[in-house]
Amino acid sequence: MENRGSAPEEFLKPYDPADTEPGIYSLWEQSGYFNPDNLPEEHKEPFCIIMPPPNANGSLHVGHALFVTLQDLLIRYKRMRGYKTLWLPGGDHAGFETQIVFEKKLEKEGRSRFKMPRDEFYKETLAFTLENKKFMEGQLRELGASCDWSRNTFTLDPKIVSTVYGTFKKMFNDGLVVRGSRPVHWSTKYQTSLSDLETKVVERNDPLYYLKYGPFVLATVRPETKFGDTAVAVNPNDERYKKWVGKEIEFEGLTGTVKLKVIADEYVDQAFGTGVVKITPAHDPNDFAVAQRHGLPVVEVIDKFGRLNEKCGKYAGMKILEARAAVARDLEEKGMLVKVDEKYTHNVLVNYKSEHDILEPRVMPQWFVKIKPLADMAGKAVEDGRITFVSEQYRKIFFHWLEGLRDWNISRQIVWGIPIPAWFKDDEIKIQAESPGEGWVQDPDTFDTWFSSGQWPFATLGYPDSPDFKTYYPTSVMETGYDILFFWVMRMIMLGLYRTGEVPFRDVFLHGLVRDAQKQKMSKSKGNVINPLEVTRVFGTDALRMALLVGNTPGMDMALSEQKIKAYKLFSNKLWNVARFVLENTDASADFLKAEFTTYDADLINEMSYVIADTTESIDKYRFYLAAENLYHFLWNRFASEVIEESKSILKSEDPTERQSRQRLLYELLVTSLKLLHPFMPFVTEAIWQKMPHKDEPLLMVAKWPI
RNA sequence: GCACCCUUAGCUCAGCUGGUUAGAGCGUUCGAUUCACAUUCGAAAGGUCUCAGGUUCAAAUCCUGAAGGGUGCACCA
Repeated sequence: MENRGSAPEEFLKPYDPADTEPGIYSLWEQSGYFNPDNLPEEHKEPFCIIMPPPNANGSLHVGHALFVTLQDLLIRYKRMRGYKTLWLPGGDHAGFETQIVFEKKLEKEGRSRFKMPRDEFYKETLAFTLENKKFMEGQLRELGASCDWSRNTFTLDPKIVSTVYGTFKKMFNDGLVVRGSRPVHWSTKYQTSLSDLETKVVERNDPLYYLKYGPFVLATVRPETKFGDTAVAVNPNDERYKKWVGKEIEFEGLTGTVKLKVIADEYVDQAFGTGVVKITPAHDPNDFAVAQRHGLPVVEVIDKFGRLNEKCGKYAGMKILEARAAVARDLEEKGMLVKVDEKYTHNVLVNYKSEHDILEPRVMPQWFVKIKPLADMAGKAVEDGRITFVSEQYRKIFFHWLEGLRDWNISRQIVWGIPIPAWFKDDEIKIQAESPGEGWVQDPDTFDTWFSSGQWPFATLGYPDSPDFKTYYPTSVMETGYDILFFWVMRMIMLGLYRTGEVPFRDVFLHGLVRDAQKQKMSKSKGNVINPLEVTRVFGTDALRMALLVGNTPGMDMALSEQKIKAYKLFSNKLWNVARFVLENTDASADFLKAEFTTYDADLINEMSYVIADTTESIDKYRFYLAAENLYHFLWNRFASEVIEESKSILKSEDPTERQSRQRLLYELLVTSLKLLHPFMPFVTEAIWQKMPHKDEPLLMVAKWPI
């Protein structure tokens, strides 16, 4: 058979992604176009996405693959449309979370951070983190991320730390960050306080003890905290107890005579238990609030290790649960335990990373961010449309969250993080990085990771003077998972507005969780985890990317299966073979590209223009699932199954006009398909592009979007 | 308790501002082919759009209510 075609040898084999992808990525990287400064002049209007910096404490999972896919799609699309595109990558030291991971590693080695000097622990964690970070950067490359590595930033870089310090100092001066002794969630396991967001509620069954307190009987789940009681409270409207209010009760307790004031407070529910509550301000946030209202003392009886302290007589040194049992037993012996409701269910706060770590409410000095003024600023920005949520539902969730926010505890008693630049001397506080001099003691605490990552967009861009900040801030889109909406997105809005006076980003695009084919959460214990780097090696990155895009509605969880990924590997191969067919049936000389279209072929070109318009509109509206599906459909069902099929006879036609028109049609359909598909499947499209004999641009990555 | 989301073919989901016989992918069944395709092509079956009201000439789509599922926030000893 005659073969006048220009198809290179490689096309004779099926598409091999594993063999092709690394070479294509280095082709892109070497071009320099990931860096917007190297893009041609006509790329003027900025488009910027700040990459959510992955936690540098493990390898990438499929959720990371999803964000890379979505953001890379946007960036590649905008780059082809002539924007000055910056996708700024980074890595997150991830304070508390990394410390947990690293401590587990130490545990396996039979070591413990509590037996290590602070410096040494920090150094080892840093080495561990940097190693992971480097590894992850390689993985981001494998996923095709066209981000600007020359601007790669780490959350502990001096530039970031100094910006964070600047914000902290400004907030301190403005009275937005305060030092105060307030109730916090204390992890006895990890020896640090946590913010409200870093907690999770679990339902537990615990006995409810009815105790005799002099003339009263009251109910409590925590008899072991009785040594910290500073009052007994009733509801002001409760007729049963009215005569006692303001008086003092006195009775023999376990460790001597107990004298408690009786107070009245609306907080007490008459219908619960006996309508009498013991008030233990140091170990219950509600009781603390009552104590504040009534000027009651705060008596701490549980220490930071979760043991009763010296104020508890013979119970001192016992762990909470042990003490509870002992106290209950002794009370029973003394006839002070009236009854026990064994089936009492209530909610307990635990560490969000570890259900077994029940958080102990403790009152201790910490740094708090006054949230109300910041929340108001953020609310206003969303209200007046300076920030748009791509999925409307998150706007509602955003406003719901803003109501009833409590101040944010930003100090952590952990080593791994950015040290808080505060110095103490007697009652004085100074905010600065270096010691103010003799006699000043530095705050040993570090910042909540989210306090620093909340400043990520303007910190990475070099607020306030860098050209990048001026060009790219406010950034265009914040794309991340809805699971960190409160942790991160909200904080970025608040802190960005506070520090720079402008929103950190215009559009918020939130993606959902990647679940397995049955919509079950992926987890190691279930064995249903899809490892992105494993599947890309078998099916190709493009196949994974398409699988993550099709059927994935913004803000909703999606189902992913290996079968689905495989289907898009076949699609990559389909595209590959379409290209092979076209190149085999067109000349190496460009003559046919000058041919006139027959009326029929002109109609097909017209049809293609609708595909272009649809794809463009879908991407602009963030409906990637739609664009991906339509392109798949067009390429396979229309281009391959119909146009190519009918071409087989047309190309054999005796009439050169008809033949050449068809050759030009095929070639142009292929060129346009490659361009449209590039943001979705960058590798295979670029690999084919590289084999195209006639092209207006050597790299598809910067070819002009057909519009 | 408060809020948000979901409920459309066996499965996973589209269906944007209400408008011809409700779509896609996968799966299933039947047939063909190895002539660009470590395959592909053609065809078929399959839906009371969760339920009950309402608005409308017209509702999967808008409104009200209910049921089921999911998620977030809050939380009383």
